Amino acid sequence: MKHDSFNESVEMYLKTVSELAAGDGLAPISALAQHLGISAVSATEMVHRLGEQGLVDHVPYKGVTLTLTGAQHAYRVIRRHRLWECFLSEHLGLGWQHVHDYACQLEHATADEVADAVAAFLGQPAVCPHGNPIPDRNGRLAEPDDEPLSEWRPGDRGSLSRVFPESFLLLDYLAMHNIRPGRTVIVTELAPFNGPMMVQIGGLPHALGHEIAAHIYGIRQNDQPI
Amino acid sequence: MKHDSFNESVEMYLKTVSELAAGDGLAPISALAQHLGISAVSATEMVHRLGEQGLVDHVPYKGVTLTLTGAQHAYRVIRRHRLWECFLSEHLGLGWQHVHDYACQLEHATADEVADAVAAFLGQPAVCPHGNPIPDRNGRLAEPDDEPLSEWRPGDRGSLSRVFPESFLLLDYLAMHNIRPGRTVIVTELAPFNGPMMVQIGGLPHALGHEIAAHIYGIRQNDQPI
DNA sequence: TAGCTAGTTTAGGTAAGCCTTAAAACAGCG
DNA sequence: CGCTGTTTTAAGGCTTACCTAAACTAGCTA
Repeated sequence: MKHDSFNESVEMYLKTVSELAAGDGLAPISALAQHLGISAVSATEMVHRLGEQGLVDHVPYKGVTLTLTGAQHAYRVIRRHRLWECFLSEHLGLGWQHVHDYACQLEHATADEVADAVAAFLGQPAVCPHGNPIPDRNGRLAEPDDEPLSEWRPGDRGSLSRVFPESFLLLDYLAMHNIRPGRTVIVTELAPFNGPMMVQIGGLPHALGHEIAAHIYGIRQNDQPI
Repeated sequence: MKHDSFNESVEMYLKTVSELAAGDGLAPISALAQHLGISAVSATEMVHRLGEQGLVDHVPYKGVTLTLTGAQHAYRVIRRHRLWECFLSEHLGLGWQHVHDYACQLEHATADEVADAVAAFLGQPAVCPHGNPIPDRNGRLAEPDDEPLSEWRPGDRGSLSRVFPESFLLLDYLAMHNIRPGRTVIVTELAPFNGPMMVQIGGLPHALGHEIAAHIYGIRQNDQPI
């Protein structure tokens, strides 16, 4: 079977399925279409093509999962993406909130040899600047055991681990408020009626909407001293 | 008029016209087609489209030149290409003969901000690893005053300046023979009937075919001591 | 000066990936 | 069981960038 160097479009589909399926394991086509900014009909078409190529499995009316082959390709793309993010951020001094979009472009134009050389140059980093783990060259990914803040309860404390999934608007907002991996968090209050979650991050109070809280992950350490 | 971030195809055309027109100033469509690995018909079509967008001027049956706008875009692409070559070669330790192809992929996926940051990281290099000058961020390019070895005559001496245009096959051959910018050259003999050119490069004898000699440039310094 | 040849252009066609609109199939609910 | 909203199929189109085959032109050569 030829690897054939999948094109940008295919890589974006695989990467997006991987992201959407991270939690429940099944990515609805509608979500896929929305994420990629295309119509649901087009997404369905493409999913069929990917299915024929053995990259995804489609359960009608339920969603899409990656096959083993598909997952390997997705992780290769994600690896390149996160390695470039490290490089752009640490060595080129580009803004934490901007490197995601730059890496999105570079990830499709990077040969495996280049990705490996970047990894070596960076000292085989384990996570990207936004805290997400970097797959190894064989496509293996260490799943972190953190939880989105949206599942934390008042009194819970710990430290921020990652932002996922990443998007410029979210990252820019977080950068502006100095919220990033490594910061300590304490959940102080959960407003009723689906209101915002009140937290202290790095000692400063913040009100996080539900959507945002679901995209910020942290490791709970309630037994630790304050 | 929108800049619209030209796509890969357009960028390849502009870059190739720039290369082919480097000497005579007019790139024949057939040469363009051959270089890009497409049919002459397709090249003609595309040249029309580029002409409508004001990127090239086409003189029928003669060839193509870049307009001012077209040249600026071409140089932006070339700048990214050569900056990546520097980075890949100097910092990632990838082979001199391989970085050209890797850079060909990256050049189309690099935002100007990233290119500028790479340039700063590298210390604003003046030339790529193959000796070709790097345009500045405004698209200005210092034209070197060297000549292809094919125009040298027996007795001429000097130093190699660059390989142009670049291609993997040529670079690989040169790498294998330790021929690269900076080496000293002396033309010892010009075989008759369009035969090879006999030279000494870095003290070692080489026989260069006409094609190859036309792609290696050097600066003649006949007044210098041996 | 007609004719040859290399280079160019026109005409007609393909494939990938996207689109819209409309109709059919289904899941999950009361 | 039937309703409602989501998902999928069907049909027809668009754009980009490529193709082949055939017609045409420029400029040289006989």
